[in-house]
Amino acid sequence: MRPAKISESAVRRLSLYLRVLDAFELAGKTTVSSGDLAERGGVTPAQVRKDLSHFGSFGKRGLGYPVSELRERVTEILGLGRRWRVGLIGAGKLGAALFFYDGFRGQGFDVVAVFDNDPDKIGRRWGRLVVEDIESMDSVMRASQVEMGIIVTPAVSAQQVADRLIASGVEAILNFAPTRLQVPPGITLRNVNLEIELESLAFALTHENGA
Amino acid sequence: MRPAKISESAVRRLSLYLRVLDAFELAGKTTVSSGDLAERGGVTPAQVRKDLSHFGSFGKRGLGYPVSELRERVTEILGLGRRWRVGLIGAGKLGAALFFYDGFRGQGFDVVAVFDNDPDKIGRRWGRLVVEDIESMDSVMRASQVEMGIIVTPAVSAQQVADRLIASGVEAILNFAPTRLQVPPGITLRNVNLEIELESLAFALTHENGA
DNA sequence: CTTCGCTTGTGAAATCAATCACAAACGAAC
DNA sequence: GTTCGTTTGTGATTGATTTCACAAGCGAAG
Repeated sequence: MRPAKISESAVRRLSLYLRVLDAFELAGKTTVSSGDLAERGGVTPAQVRKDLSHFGSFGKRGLGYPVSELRERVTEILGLGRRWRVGLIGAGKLGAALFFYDGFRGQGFDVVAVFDNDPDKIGRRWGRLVVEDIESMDSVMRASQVEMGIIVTPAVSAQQVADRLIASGVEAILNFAPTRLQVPPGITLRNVNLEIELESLAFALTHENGA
Repeated sequence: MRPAKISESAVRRLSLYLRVLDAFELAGKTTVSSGDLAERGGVTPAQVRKDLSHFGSFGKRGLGYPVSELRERVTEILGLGRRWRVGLIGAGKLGAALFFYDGFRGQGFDVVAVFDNDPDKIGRRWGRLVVEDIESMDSVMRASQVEMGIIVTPAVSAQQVADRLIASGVEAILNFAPTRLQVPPGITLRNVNLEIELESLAFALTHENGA
């Protein structure tokens, strides 16, 4: 089943359910109800059922969902039934933190290339990889068949890097630079902006008069 | 003006407008229209006007908004007219990346304490600070009057750290650990989950049939 | 002082997302 | 094989957010 339009927030909840399912499977449970999933995921049971129903009927009335099978189905739905080849642009501190973070590999994401424009960083060994010159990005990205790009550069370089990524055939970009990137239709872009997160906290603390 | 309820997404857009205003001010523009802001921010002009109108009437019909003044007003609205004292829990690679990132200080956020539970890390000098033992968190946090906490620990420790933060009087938490934290009402929590971001990209790439 | 082009501010309308509520379906019990 | 307690799947409803559309206001021009 491939529904017309799934909201971004629904997809994010699927990721959430997947983690809860992992925990349940580890705990040896064989079936879960939408209520179980909802409680652990911090949403309502109806929301869980609605989210899942967009992709098919995975549960049994009166019983709930089979943990193992539902986990497989959600994995498949999210596109995690395969491994993804990721390129990292920016070999600074944040880039290093992401590169050495184990969680990505566990979820099926392999960083297969790292780039920077700083001569001091180019050539350094990072695990199995060597930091490459950003000038060789296009050829290396194509050779390594990179499908996703993670931008961890300063804001000023981010748009240029995005353009080059797209020119190299990358169709999905995760941008950590605090700037709004312009990308053509068909390219998927997600932004993680740490300043905005903190500012949102500042707003909440400043306006929590009614609490 | 302090409106009843502003949506989380509207607040995030205000952060966005603030950055666009910075750029316009730097470029020497003295007034901007909602259309200008919208174009640079990737939203619609009506959205810009609606967002701003929740907090007052800052523009002049026929002219637009005065850049400098609007920037000040939005700064004030977001609670950025002062500095915020932030505590960082977790002195790993990601913690270091955040600590040494200049963007926070520029926006008014000062990391005034860093904690870890690893004896190898405790006592190390980070810039002007020294990594402290997480056991001394409560007293140090209170002494430093920390108002926000950033959790950059492994998932298993995150809930415990959050509980201790809250016990220390912190009312706003930014959580990078890939787990859902339970917090009491009145505590503001924002999550940044890098795995979910990548999974959302995987989903988009997998289902981009209609593009 | 009147007209004109432009832009705001904002109710109304439309779109989108979350919740409700209930019929249908299931296994267990007897 | 019937009843019972439970839980799904989903149309209907409610709620939230975005977009529309236009009156009102502004400065400039003459």
